[in-house]
Amino acid sequence: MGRSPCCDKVGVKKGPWTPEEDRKLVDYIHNHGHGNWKNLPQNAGLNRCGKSCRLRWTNYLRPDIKRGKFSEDEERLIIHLHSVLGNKWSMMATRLPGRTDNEIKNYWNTHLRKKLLLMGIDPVTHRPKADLDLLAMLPPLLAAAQNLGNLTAPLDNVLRLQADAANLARFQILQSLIQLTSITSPLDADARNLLGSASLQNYQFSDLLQMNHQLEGVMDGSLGLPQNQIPVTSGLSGLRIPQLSNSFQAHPESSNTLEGQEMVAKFSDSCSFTEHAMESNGQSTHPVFNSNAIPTSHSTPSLVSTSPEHASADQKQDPINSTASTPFEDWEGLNLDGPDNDLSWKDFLDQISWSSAS
DNA sequence: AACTCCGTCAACCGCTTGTTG
DNA sequence: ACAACAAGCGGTTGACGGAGT
Repeated sequence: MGRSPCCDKVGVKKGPWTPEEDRKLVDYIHNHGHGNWKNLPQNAGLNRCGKSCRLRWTNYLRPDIKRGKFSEDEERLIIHLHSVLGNKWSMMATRLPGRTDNEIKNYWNTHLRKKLLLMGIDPVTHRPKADLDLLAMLPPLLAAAQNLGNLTAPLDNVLRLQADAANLARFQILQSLIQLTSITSPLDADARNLLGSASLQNYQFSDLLQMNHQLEGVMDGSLGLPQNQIPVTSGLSGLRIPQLSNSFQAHPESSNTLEGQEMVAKFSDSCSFTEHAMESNGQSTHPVFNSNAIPTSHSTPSLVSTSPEHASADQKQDPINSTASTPFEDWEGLNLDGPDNDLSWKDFLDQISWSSAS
């Protein structure tokens, strides 16, 4: 260490490259190859340091560089690669022909990171942000939503707002319930670490269920309208979150305990949207816990495979080419869609991600 | 028209890694 | 084993242009 920088020479030009400089660099490399970058500027007649020349060539002048807007496939691939590799831009660039590490890095920081944030996904962990501190705001929000009915705003607008707000809140609660239940097993220290939210411990299952019931009030009763008359005006309003008893990803160990079984059964019973879907499937509205149907995952699935340090054993074997290679695949696996849904789970994710974020 | 704010992206900086003598 | 060097890498900066006021 302690090596002096290569560009400390006084009088070496910095800043944007001129077309003339570009031409000199391209001509030289075409004729001689770049060879030793340190000697290149002198040989090519450029008043630049070798490092600057190398960067200009690799990030801009190289003939195989694909410029222009990133395609949706490229976006998805970058998100997946980032979930697996983290900020290894150069490794990501090897998977995206024609794209440079610098370009991918910039695109991530200026577009994709924000997109994920807008979707409520933590761009570092690639997990949904179960912001339980926000849940603390739900009771006053619910009260405010109910008070909306007293305002003079057009009824239809009020209903839309209430429906959207309630569905959004319900989604948040569902997510939190899944996480809460998933860490009930004392064996699952990993899940606790992954969740890493101190405030989570402060929330009781019953608190969340109570909030869901309150939401039902907003959805169904606050304005004296049956639920099927609440206007469905947006993607969120159309969302149902059914079929939890079949697809709810409880922990295998906890499912073998009375506590685990009771919790899942209680959860299913308590959620009206669960009953809604089960009826449509011809199943009992009071589900019997079926240990044969216990799914496998034991924490809230990540929208893409997890960060390197969180990767599963399978993913560690071949994380980049893992079959769980598309964003949302794990969540899609939850099969939260029901046959009578206005909007499928996948549609919902697509809608809030690729359209609203852009 | 003038100014400010903000997003984008090329380029730079400094650290790490790999190679060579 | 060590030092010196080149190349690679990722975080950050700053110029630029467009949008908003």
